[in-house]
Amino acid sequence: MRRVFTRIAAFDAPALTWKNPLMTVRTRFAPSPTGHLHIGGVRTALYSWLYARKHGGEFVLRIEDTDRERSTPESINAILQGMSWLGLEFDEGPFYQTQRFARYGELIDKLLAEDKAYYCYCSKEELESMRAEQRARGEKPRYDRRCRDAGHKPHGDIKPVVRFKNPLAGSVVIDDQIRGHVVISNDELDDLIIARADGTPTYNFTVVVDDMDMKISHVIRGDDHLNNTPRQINMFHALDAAPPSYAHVPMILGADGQRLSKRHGAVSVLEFRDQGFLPESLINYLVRLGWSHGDQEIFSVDEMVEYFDIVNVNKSASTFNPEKLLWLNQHYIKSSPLEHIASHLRQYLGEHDVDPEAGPDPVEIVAAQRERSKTLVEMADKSLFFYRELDGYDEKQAKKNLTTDIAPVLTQLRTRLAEAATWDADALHQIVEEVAAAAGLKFGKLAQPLRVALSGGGVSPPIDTTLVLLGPERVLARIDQAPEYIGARAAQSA
RNA sequence: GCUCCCUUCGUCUAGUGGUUAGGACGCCGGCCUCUCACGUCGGUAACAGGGGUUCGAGUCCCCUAGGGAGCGCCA
Repeated sequence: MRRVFTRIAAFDAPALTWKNPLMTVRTRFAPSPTGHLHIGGVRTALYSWLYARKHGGEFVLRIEDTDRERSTPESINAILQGMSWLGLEFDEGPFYQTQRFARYGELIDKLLAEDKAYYCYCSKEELESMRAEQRARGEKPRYDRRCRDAGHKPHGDIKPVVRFKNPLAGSVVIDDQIRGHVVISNDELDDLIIARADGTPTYNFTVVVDDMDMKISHVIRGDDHLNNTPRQINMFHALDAAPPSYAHVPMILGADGQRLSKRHGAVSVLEFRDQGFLPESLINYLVRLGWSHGDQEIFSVDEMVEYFDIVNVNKSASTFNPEKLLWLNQHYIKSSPLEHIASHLRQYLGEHDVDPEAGPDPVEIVAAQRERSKTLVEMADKSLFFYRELDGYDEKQAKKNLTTDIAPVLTQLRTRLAEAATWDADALHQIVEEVAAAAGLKFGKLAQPLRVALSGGGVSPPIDTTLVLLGPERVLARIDQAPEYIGARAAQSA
């Protein structure tokens, strides 16, 4: 649901002051809807969310869609879905920057009127060649301010851009909650464009206006923005507002040390969901990536809220490790309430066109399979034989286990199972044991062929559990199939 | 190229001047066992390098190297 941001602009400092000693903590997640919801972004969202929750504050979702070329409704949807799946509920928003253009325009005019911004008529070509020359001289490319004092007014057909008058001297200090004291000289900063020729505002400006208007007290974001922060602080001052407190969290890298991206495999939240991960696994993994609380590895959401503190976040980038995420996922699959896992499993089973309500109860399946599944996709795949007719046998397993020697034993077993008084694990286990003993076989020598006959493969839950779950009808039918197969194969090789 | 940031086992991390440098994932081995797993016990493995400061440095300072980010009318 869209809610339009209508708050009247407020210029009082969002920082802690004598006027406002009980300032509420307000954090935000501000993704641009130009692709999937990346787990790097999710981690900053999680940290922001935790910070707000811990301090009894508010968490705001803002969609930064000023780039109309690249923003898509699908991406907005992916962000909303991802946040909801992870349980990162927001208290306000989503706000859309494209709905706030009037406000940005108002403040651009204000800065122009106060001589804190100016019109610039430099063409893109002109700027490009200027940068090329600077690079050639070994300098950092930046706008040389040739229009700064030209006193341009809008005229004629050529539309000018608007640039912010960055202070020429002095330096900007960021007391970053993670990075500490960072000082950047204004010499390094040029006059950035705040309004394009078509009048639309640019990112660095809209961020400042929104963080100001939305009274964001703590900006927690990726450290790829650390270099943007000094210009943003300058703009806060130009707008007579106090900047928020900043915390720049390090990037997440792929195994090759490069910034995590598509080519490293799954990077979007929804992909992890589709691959069978539980939201709590991903949250737990991400909270521990770059942060820790002693030796603790497993955190409930309540524990995260209690223990998490942004100042304890690491400064260095960390490498994404799929194995550890898998381990966490298995941990949660193994230890969460059966019904909780089952409710997730039903969806994955549904994707295989099986009706979970028609076969064994998914809750029972989870109980039987949870210790041998690292993902819900894996659990669903391994459990299909409970719901579907067998689609042939695994060649290797069948050749090894479904032999002419075992065929008569299976037939005897079938007879005994058909007469079973009760269909429970203990009784069935005993039957298998007795039939094996009568044939002079160890338990496993009968259990494994039976497993192949029942599941088609060499892996299943303990054989008695498998029998119980499958139920008498399917069990007897499948045991009947086995000698047929054995006979056919014997005939073929003869 | 310039500016900013980072650096403990392969990976995630603990560590705030005195530790046999701890835990976790992974990997290897034992036990358990009807398969696969689970579990359990044990093992492997790190302070990037070099200078200082100090009785003493993973911890403080400097330099070097390596890595990351930014330098758009993208966000």
